[in-house]
Amino acid sequence: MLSNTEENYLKALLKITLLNENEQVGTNELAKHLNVKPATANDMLKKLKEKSFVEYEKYGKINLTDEGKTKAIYIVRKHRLWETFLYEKLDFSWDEVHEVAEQLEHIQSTKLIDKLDKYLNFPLFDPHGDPIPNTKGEFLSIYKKKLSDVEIGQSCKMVAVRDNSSSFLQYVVKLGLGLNNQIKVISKQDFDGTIEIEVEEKKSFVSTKFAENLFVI
Amino acid sequence: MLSNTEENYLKALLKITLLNENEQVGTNELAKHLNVKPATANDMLKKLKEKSFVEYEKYGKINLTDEGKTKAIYIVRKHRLWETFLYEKLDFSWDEVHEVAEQLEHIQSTKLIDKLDKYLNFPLFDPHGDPIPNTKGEFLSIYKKKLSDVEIGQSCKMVAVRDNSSSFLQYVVKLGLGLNNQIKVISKQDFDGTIEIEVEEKKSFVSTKFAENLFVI
DNA sequence: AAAATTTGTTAGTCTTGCCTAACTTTTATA
DNA sequence: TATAAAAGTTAGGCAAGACTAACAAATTTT
Repeated sequence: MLSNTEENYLKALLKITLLNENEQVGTNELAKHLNVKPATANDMLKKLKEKSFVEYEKYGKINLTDEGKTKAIYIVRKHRLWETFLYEKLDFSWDEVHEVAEQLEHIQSTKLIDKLDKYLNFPLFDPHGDPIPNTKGEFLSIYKKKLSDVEIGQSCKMVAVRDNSSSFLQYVVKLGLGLNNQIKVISKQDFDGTIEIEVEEKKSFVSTKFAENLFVI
Repeated sequence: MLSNTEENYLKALLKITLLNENEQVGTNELAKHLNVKPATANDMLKKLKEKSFVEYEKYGKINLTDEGKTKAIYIVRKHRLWETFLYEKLDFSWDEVHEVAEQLEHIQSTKLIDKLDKYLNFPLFDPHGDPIPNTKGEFLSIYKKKLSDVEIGQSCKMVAVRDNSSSFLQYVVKLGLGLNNQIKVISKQDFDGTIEIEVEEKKSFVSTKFAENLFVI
């Protein structure tokens, strides 16, 4: 049985490895993700190695074992199902679901999650556009192009966000953006890379950082 | 902010004071309810006194303060709403809901609970027949007579259970009993108080202990 | 009322998960 | 390549929540 804290470490490790495809995961980065100090993360890595959820040697690379990855994906499954429930059934808004799901994802009951999945009609994506793993841990992986990769004059469709923080999502909403919205890239500034976009007749300027956090297709 | 553990202590204190109306709550009894040793319960009592959720002096009586009682009732509200959700929406059986609700009751989000309440149509009773407190902490208090109090030859209706353990509830189901069922008391044995009951044409014998855990009207 | 039993309390220890401070290894830079 | 910077590690401490063992107070029994 894993503690909530251990589960959070596994989830963070999965997230980091999936986000920075090729980059390697480090103690510092892991610690930053979890808002703890590197020393703390280091302690936990030893513990998770002991329990064989991660592979790693002193000063070496950190990798989830198959078992660790399975656990981590299951937590993601729970998180995204709860987000979907909050959004679809309880009428939570897009940017409110994450925080509560962070708590709900640690509830231990396979039966509960399977029944919730069924109740929601086996959804494939959560309210942020992220794929929901099935009982076997499989999930649809859509190719994620960032808004920042779109050429001037091209249009695209918003399919997901990279950052689930409330502050980011509220900004997204403020710009009139939402899942499946059509976005046209009007221009880019040479100076700082600011991008001018048009959404439903409305033009706005967004930063490169912002554009790197919006997935489109 | 209260920890899950602290919440469980408050809940246990409320439960004990409501069950044994006049009897006084003791360290030992509290410890037994929470599956900890008396010394542990004692430590926590000091802490809860410090935070002014309980009133008590060394070797003296233990009482929840108004604040403590409010907190405790709110946890009960959450617990019973979750049980109702599991039973009504997710198709859990009567005897499975308690365990999962024990975890769900600690999720911190007032918004979540209010929305859940609304989604369930503001239910007044949970699947075990226990009243669900409203946002103000008020709840319907129905007079609870025990099956063991029913006279020979009399009939009654089952309205709630005193013990939510899976083992007890499964036994209830096995006897063909459920909420709102009509129960007729056929006879009582002088020897050990065993009671013969009839439910939907079916006769069974139940122990005094069992009969003291079934509320009827 | 004294003795025995039950109930309640204190002191000291353990584990988990976090911290700081100091140190070591690796990587980047001059 | 030597040195500076960054990243990673270790040692020692702290708070929460549990435990055991020993002790104190209250209650029951004789």
